[in-house]
Amino acid sequence: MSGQNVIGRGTWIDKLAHELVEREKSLGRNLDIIRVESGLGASGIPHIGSLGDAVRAYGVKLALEDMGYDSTLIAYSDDLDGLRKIPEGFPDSLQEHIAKPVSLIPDPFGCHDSYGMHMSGILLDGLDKVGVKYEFRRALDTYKNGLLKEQIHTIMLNSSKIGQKISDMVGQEKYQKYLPYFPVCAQCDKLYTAESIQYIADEQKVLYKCHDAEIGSSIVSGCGYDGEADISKNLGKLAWKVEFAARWAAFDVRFEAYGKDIMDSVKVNDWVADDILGFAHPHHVKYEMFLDKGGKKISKSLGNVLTAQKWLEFGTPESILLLLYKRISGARELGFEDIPGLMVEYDELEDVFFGKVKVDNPAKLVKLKGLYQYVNLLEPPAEPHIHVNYRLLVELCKIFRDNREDMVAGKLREYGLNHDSHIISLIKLAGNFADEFGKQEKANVELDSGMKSALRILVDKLVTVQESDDIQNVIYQTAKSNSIKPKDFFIVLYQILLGTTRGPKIGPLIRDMGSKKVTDMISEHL
RNA sequence: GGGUCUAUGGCGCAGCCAGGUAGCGCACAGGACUCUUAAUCCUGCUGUCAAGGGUUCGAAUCCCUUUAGACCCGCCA
Repeated sequence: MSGQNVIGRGTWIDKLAHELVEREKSLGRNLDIIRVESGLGASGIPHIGSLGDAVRAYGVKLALEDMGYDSTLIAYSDDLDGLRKIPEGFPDSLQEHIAKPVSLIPDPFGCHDSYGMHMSGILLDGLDKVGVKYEFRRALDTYKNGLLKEQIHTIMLNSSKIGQKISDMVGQEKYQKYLPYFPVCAQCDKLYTAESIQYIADEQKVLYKCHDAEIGSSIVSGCGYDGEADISKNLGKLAWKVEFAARWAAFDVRFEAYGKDIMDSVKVNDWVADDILGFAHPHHVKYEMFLDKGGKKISKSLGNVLTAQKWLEFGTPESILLLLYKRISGARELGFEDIPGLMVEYDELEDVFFGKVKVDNPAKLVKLKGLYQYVNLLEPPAEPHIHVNYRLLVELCKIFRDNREDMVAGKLREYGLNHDSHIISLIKLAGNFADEFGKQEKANVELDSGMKSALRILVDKLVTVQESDDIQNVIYQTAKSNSIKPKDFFIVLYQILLGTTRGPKIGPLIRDMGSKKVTDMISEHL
């Protein structure tokens, strides 16, 4: 590995940006500005995978800038997408809006101008929170302003050729029969009920008829309207199989990552861009979807969605960025329980970056340092933070629920760790994690008579001691003098106090919890 | 039917994408710290890195074949 050249900062992001630039050079395209794009769904609740698409594209933008090029990330919200299913937790009143573009549906929560913007807003907020900068664009404006009209026109003229090619490439037959353009019915606002009948090239209009259509397993009724859609200003949208290509050409997009679920669409769009629109398709990278812990695809329309907002209750923005930048390939099952590991891993990376931990392999050192820099969006801090193991914080937070910040901070001081505002914020995150996932069931503690009498004696004795060492000794002595194995006695105490069979050293623990509270808890079991 | 990914100590996984002594977390066992038990430190665990072949001085890592599992596409966007 020694004699090899390291590209950029040694990460997959650098490699990708490098490939992209090499390709652009061989195509002979202008490199004054290199646009990268990320598409945001606007019909379902945006989960961490949707965020990942944009975050990774942003990483490529950073790498391009690092190489000396100008670059922009376009965050494109597909908000003419039709509502097909009401997400869990959303009101049933949305039923009447099924099949309408999400940007024409009122926001059921009243905080955005439409349902679509509400959804996009959640994602954009997530991007803001992790520090990603982007240029926002949306389908509604794109079509209303006719930004794709040239591409739509060309696609419509070639629709039969495209339909045949789609059939050849991916086996989907429908576009041999239908035009790849879905008008929004001017009378009822519905998208999938309006069927394109004919394209009138001279007028650049699509004739359509609104009729009943099947969406998923249910029938959505059309209104019977016969209309015409002007592709330069009326609402409607291209089918996915051709829409990306139109957008790439119109916006001059040079890079877009995609999830493997839309692999076929990308393949077709690349061909459309190259062969129909005469625009060399963007460079791509494919990534695996995040799956939930059961190995199922995280569905955007289901309720238990792993959003950036929820993640940030438990982990830092860096923990999300680390997740998304550490690698791109490989299927991954993801859950909130991965947060502690990522929190710890970030600290380890920081140690590597600041030279506190040695890495033998020089190439790996470069790569790890590079990863750390990307996780900090290429603006790493000048000084490392004080590190406290997140898992330890979670354990401490499980024990201390009242007055948590002070109690945990005090505990850290005992361990000889200074703390600062950063640590305080970590305690909050770890505390949220402990509250959400660290629920300890009140174990049914079975006590025989010998154990009970020993506990009674202990309760009486505990009142008389203050120091943690004394408490520790009292417990030990009480066990011994009652012919109980200290091991068993301690286990019982941990079960009563923490619901576990083990825990922190019990003397200091009891002192910290307060002997009165402890004796009360013990007494409940007697 | 088409495609992608995954396969590494008991369990969960990292390392692979730019080859160089096989690692982490958890679990378990033992030990050090005074007898207990958090933290910390040490040791161990049955790892032929799915199987076979190839390239190489050298392969968990690159290439090919095979097997098993998962997911995606073949509604729609």
